Amino acid sequence: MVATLDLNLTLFCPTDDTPVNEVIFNLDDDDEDHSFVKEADDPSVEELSRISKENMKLKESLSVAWDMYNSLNAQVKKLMHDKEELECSPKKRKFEETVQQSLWKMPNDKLPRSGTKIVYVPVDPSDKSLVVKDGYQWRKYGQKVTRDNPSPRAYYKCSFAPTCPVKKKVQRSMDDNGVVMVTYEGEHNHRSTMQEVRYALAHESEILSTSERRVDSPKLDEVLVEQMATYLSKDPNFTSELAAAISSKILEVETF
DNA sequence: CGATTTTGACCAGCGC
DNA sequence: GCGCTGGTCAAAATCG
Repeated sequence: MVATLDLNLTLFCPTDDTPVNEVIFNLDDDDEDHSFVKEADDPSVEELSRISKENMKLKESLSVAWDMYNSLNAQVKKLMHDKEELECSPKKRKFEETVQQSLWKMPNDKLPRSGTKIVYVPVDPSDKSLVVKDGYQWRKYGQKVTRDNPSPRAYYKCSFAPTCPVKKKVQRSMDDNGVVMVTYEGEHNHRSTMQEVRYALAHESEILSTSERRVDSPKLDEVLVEQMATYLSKDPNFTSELAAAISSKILEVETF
């Protein structure tokens, strides 16, 4: 599964005054005089030794980076799994039933327009912010206290506006302080961050199964890394732990 | 310094 | 026309 890179080949760069053919010949030919290798005071030998050590360090760094990538990959998959479980939870079903019931009782003229979706989301009652994590990025453009509810209503536009016309309103439920009512208007014309990550992960195995992975689809790696970075960098714990992990690994490599 | 949030002002629709 | 209400704008403040 690990994409191997032969760093020995790519990093070995002879100096301008050393013909390439000569260097390769001296390294490969066992029958000939090994003076090129044996001469300890030859600057080329020192250069080779230095590059070799550098090569080892780079391999180590690559290994560490790959381990971290796998670890992050596992965390993202776990989050996906948890989210799907939450979506199927009895609590969520109860909210959806409540919504259905309230819509059923609602007069026809007050029913939401087509393209409008109402979602009830459980939140921490002590948390006064009206932030609902739904996988999209939003820009708040207003807040009002409405007549029928003492809790303020927050107005958001999709961050991709005006390209994406979607708006949402977020207001704490009058009946249950642990629930916010989110009203979405319109349809997104782009993927959410979570959908981007899910897409990349769903196609990752196909790509990884081919030996020409990096040649065939370099863009997929870019999308995966970019989306994972965007998604995970939102978590302050993740960024601090990542920084700590990288710094400790760098120290390990330096003492190698 | 750019992006985002806050918040008072403003506007449109509706009922009286 | 006037007042009420929900929705939006935009300048100032705040954040990273």
